[in-house]
Amino acid sequence: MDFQTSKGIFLQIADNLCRQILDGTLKSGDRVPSVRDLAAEFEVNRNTVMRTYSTLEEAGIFDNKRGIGFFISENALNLVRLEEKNVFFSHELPEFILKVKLLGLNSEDLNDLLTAIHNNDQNEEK
Amino acid sequence: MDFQTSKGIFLQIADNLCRQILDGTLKSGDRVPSVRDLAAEFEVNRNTVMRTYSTLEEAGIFDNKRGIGFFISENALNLVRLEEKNVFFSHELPEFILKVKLLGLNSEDLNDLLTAIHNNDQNEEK
DNA sequence: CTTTGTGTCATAGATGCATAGGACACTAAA
DNA sequence: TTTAGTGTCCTATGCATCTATGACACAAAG
Repeated sequence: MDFQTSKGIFLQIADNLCRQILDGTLKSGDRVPSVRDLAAEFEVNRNTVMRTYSTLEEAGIFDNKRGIGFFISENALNLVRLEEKNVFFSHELPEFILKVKLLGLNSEDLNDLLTAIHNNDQNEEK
Repeated sequence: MDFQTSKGIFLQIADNLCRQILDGTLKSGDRVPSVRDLAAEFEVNRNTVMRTYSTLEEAGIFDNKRGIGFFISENALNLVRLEEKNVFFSHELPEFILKVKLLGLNSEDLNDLLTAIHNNDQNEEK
């Protein structure tokens, strides 16, 4: 995993895991890799992963069974969805719209985006 | 100005200034506030603003006249536009599309965005 | 020349993040 | 009971960022 310098590594790992919860890779009840294993895989320190897991546990997204491991909590998906939507509509979307205006981007520039939105529209009709 | 903890303050100030160049608030030849003044306004240290200005000077966006002040360079707008477009198409847009898919957002959710894109289309036809 | 405002540089301290590694407690399986 | 794997806590260190402050150099105006 490649990390940005501008943001804490433990937060980027949290984002990575939440993303996997969102796309269904990780489901409720699933056990996540041990602190040591994930630290080895990402080539970071145990304490860094520990901080990620503790943060997610505090947020109610992970359950913790001492001596056994960390697990995806019952309503992890709801919590992540809710949080992501909040961030999206309160920050990311307004910023994105502002940038589209500032850069003067048109339909052609944003063709892929419009396609993605259109596809979501069709999925909803089903 | 309110700062995020996740990103360096001197970079956030740079973003703020570049944004003003993009939207026309700051134009080529304009003098920017002195290091001390802007530090006072944003309630940060002089050195922090100094770092912002040095970074922007190194990027060719600011000109520096010792003993006088910093100024918006001749092709600052082009440089900022180019950089912002690069970041937009290589990182922000793909991330945004991915999130639209993950959250299953539809045309109704993104109404304001579509309106903004549509307006840019019309401006181009003129 | 003196003053004022500007950038510039240097030092020191505080904080947050990440690293390194040791030590211990808990749980399950052999 | 022993062993292996797990989480947990601790100290120490390094690094980047930001702060605080003093001192100095340059330029324009009086």
